[in-house]
Amino acid sequence: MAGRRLEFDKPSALDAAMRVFWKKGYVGTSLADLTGAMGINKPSLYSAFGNKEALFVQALHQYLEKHAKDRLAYLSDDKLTLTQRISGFLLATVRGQLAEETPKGCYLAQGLSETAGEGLPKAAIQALKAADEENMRLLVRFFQSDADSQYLGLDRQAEKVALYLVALLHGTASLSRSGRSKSELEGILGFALRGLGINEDGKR
Amino acid sequence: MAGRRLEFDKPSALDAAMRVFWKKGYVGTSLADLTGAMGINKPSLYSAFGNKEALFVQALHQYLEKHAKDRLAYLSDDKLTLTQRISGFLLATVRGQLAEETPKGCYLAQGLSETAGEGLPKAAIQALKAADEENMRLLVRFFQSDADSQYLGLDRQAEKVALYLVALLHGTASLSRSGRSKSELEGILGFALRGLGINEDGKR
DNA sequence: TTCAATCTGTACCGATCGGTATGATTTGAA
DNA sequence: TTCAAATCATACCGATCGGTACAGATTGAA
Repeated sequence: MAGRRLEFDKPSALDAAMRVFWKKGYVGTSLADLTGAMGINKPSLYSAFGNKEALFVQALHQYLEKHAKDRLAYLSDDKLTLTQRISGFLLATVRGQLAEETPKGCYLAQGLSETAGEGLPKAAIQALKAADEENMRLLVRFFQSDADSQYLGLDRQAEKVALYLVALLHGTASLSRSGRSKSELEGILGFALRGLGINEDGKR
Repeated sequence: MAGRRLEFDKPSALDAAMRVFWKKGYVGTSLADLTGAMGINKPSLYSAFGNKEALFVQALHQYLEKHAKDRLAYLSDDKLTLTQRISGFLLATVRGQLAEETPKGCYLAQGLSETAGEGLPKAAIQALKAADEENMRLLVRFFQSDADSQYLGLDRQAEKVALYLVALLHGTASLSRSGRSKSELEGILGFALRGLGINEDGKR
C-alpha cells in the first residue's frame, strides 16, 4: 500500500511505554512522559496505539508476555522436585521485581492497586482483572493437577494456596518498590515455602 | 486573640483528607477531590494545612495514630499465647484493610509504592520511609524481646521474620484493593502463621 | 466604635492535562 | 510523473492541575 513509512520501531516504542506505566502507574504517567520515553510525538502515538488507555492495555499484554509468562514455566519442569519448582517460580518472580534493567515491582500488581482509586478507565480495569484471574487460574490448576501437590493434599485447598502465594508476591512487589534489596526479599521466600508445609525434597 | 473563627472542624477535615489520600493515593487525588471531601475551599485548606504535600503528611500521621497503632497492641497482650498474639495482630490488620467504613488497603503501603514513581514530593517520601522504618523497628524489637519468640529461636532472625510479615500484609493490602473478600484474605493468614513455624499453643 | 487580625468565597494565575486539526513530507501504485 | 495514502511536526483545543490575590465578612481587644 501507499504511504509514508513508520519512522520508529513499534514494538520497542511499546516496550518503552510499558516501562513508564510500570514505574509510574496509569494516573502517574502523562502523555509527555510517554512520548518522551518512546521517542515519538503525540499524533504518532495516537495513530499507532489509539489513546492512553489503549496503550496501557497493550503495554500490559506486552508485560505479561515478555516478563511474567516465563516464570510460570518453572512450575512444570518435570526434572525438579515440587519445592524446587515452586521456589524457582518465586525466585524468578522476585528477581523480575527488582531487576536493574526494568522498573521495580510488578506492572500487574501496580495496576490492580490503582483499581481501587477512580483514575483508571474501564478498559484498563477489565484488562487488569482478566490478567489477574488468568494468573490465579493457572496457579490453582497447578496445585490441583500436580502429582506432588496432590500427594501433600495441597490440591484440596488449591485456591487458598494459590492466593497465599499471590499475596506474598504482591507483598514482595510492594517492598521492592519501596527500596528493599534482593537479599531481603529472598529471605522472605524461605518462610513462604514453610507456610506451604513442604521441605527441600518436595515430599513430606 | 482577634479574628474570625474557623467554620469547620479541623480534625474531621483532616480525617476526610486522609480517606481521600488513602483511597486514591497522592498523585491520584486533586485539590478538588480534597476540598470536596473536606467541605472547605482552597484558601481555607492552605491556611489550615499548608499545601497538598503538608496535608498528605499530616493525614499519614492521622492514619498511623487512628488506624495502625492499635493493631500492634495485640502483640504485647500477656494473657495470650504467641500464636494468638501474632494472629490477632494479623487479623486486626487485615480487617482494617477491608473495613466498610474506610477505603480498602493501607495508606502507608499505598504511599510507599508511589515512592517508586516520581510524583511524590520529598517531604512525603521522608515521612513514609520514617513510618515504614518505625513500623519495622517495632516488629523486630518484638521478635527479639518476646520470651516465646526467643524460645522458638525467632529472635535470632527477627529482621527476616518481621519483613516476612510485613510482606504478607503488603500483599493482603494490595489484594484488598483489588477486591478480594475478607474470607479470602483470612484464609491466607493460616499459611502465614505456619511459615513462622508456630502452632496453636504458641510453643513448639 | 474603631481597628487589627483572622477566615471565607470568588475569581484568577501560569502550567500541564489528554487529545486533535492542519499542513508539510514521504511513500507505493498507477 | 501524478496522485492517493500514510506519517510527521507544530500548534492548538478546552479542561484541569496546584496555588494565590483580593475583597468581604467576622471576630476580640483597645
